[in-house]
Amino acid sequence: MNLKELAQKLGLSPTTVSRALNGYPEVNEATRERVQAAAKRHHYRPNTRAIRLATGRAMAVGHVIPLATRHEIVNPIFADFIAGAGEVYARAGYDIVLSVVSDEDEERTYRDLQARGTVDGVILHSMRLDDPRIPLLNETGLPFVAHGRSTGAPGPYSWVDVNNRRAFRRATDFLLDLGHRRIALVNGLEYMDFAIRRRSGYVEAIEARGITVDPALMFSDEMSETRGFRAAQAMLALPDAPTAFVVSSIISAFGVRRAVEERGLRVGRDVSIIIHDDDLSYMKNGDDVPIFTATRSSVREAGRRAAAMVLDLIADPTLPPRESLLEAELIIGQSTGPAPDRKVP
Amino acid sequence: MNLKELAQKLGLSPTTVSRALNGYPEVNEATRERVQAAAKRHHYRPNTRAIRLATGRAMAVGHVIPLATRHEIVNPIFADFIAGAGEVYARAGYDIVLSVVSDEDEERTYRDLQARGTVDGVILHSMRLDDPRIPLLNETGLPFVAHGRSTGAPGPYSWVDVNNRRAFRRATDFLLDLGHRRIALVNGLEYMDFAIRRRSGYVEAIEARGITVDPALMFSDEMSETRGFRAAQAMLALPDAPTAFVVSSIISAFGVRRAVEERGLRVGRDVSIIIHDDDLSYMKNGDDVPIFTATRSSVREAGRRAAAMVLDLIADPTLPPRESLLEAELIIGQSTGPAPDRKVP
DNA sequence: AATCGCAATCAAACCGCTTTGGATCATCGG
DNA sequence: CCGATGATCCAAAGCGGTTTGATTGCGATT
Repeated sequence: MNLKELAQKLGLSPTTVSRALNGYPEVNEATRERVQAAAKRHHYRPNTRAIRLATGRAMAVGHVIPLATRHEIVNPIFADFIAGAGEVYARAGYDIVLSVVSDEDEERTYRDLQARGTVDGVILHSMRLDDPRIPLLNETGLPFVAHGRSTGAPGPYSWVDVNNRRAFRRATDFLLDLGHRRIALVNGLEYMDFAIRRRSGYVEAIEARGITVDPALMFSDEMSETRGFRAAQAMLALPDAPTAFVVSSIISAFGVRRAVEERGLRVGRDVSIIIHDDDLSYMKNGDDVPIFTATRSSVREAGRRAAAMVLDLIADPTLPPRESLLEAELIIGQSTGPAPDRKVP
Repeated sequence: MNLKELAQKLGLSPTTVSRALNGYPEVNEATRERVQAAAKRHHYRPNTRAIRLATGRAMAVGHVIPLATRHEIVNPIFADFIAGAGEVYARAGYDIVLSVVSDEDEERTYRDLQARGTVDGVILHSMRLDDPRIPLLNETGLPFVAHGRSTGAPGPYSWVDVNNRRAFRRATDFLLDLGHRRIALVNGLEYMDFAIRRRSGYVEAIEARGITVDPALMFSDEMSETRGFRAAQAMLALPDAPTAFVVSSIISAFGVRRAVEERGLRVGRDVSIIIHDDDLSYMKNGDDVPIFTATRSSVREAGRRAAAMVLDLIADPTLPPRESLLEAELIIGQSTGPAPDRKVP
């Protein structure tokens, strides 16, 4: 059942039927009701492909999932981010178009997405330092919002991000206040922008206390259980082992915990662990009692904000770039406690 | 730059240009090259919206992510499944259209997707028992492939699945062979089809040895660290505590391990753990040495197969339903060992 | 009575491509 | 020399909506 057939059945022109269904004022209320009733009765659903061609809008937002060819990892926060964004898109009648792209042909993908009119805007994931996608998209004029920022990227752009620096500053301060002096950082890969910011928050806190940061206590790699385990294992074997860990991901933290326990130490008593928690639905930091003390910020909420932002930009592309900085909350769990050697007064 | 403009520039008709670019034979080779050169020079990209309307195909496959309203969990395997499927779609020029849908309005979503022509086919995720989506999609005629099966669903349908029953039968047998007699099952929610099959493999193995299954050793819930921890904690406190665990997910297994270690027991020596490993990129079961002994089956590979299947069905919808059963491989790690009480000879 | 304004409806153009059904012209066999 | 055959190319009709620019009645205004 298409528009023309429905119009015929009603003895009306396609024009009127279209207008009746789309809420235009120039149609008699009685007629509108008649049309709506008939549409429902015949299960009329306007063809999206036709609407898109006629209106020149794709009614879709692109999400490009960069698949780092180096380590073939899909960002685990992606699913929850999309869940958040999806809520917003659904309300606005927008679809999500996903492209999984190995990072080499990202540029072509974005160019195609725009030139072929597949999407009206895009969300950038996994922001890196000096991310080349920002100038690229600014040049093409396709509306976009970055999830995360990119240190060094030229010019303004819209983004949604957690205040990673402040979160890690707080986390580290929290440990320092507990008397810890040897604090390790188990971070993500440092070509990722968030990792840099986290490190700077960590360094800032340490140096503010007049302590010299020890490169031996800073680790940066994929955030997997095994890498977390190995890093912590090595650090705990040092003559001057850390008494606390600041960890970028709950997954690596599981590995850190394993290393701690393997040495016969107890988390929260002998060694403290504080993590950053993206509040992923399938990777909850405990249900009621948190497993780890954490700086928490919902990635799903970030998805909602980014989606709302990109829809605004699509509606009015002349809008100036917008920014949204989420503050993480500090959740106290049982993985942290006073430094073992010198107790807090 | 659109077709008409490009044709004009070349002094040709749109017809010829279209044919030249799409490889039709009725165009002079010299002309074709001229056209292709011009298309490249002017960065001509055919408008997808127009192609879709003209051809009547959406060139897209729908993936509906059911968001269980009860516990708001996004399936963590989703990202890797999509990464696999994406490879196949990209080669075929298909897009992925994602819908995040709370399970109540799933039906409307599928109906819409088809009637509005947004997609040419769909992949079903998170298969449940008696899944209503199967009769629904069979009725509408929209090509689809299920990731997982649905016990009790009427009629044939195409699917890709791991042999969950056999994997868990093998895992349990492996533990039995090591002398374990009190073996616990930490399973996923049992309205999910995979969980039922896993349990039946587990039960089958136990009963085949003439052992009575103990309901106190069977647990079924969300597969989170905390739930795994609690379940294992409770079981280990039993007078006749299990010496081994079969766990449905690496995430819950981290919790099980924590419970074991918390009791001062050692994994692989005092208590054995064997898991099912979906080989998720961000949740690797160790890099070289596996953390857990596991039945492993790549969810990314499942994605590739499902995608190839749905594209075949789209190309020829009269094709009979196809089935693809993946066998899990048994990976021996260090989390399993002989039963502590009675050693294997 | 002629004119005007307004509400309601419609015909047709258009979005940018594909595809059907010719048209044109050179070549070939008889 | 002529119709048949191919090789090329083109005009125009879709695809299924939206949107522009009329058209039609009819009561109100002058």
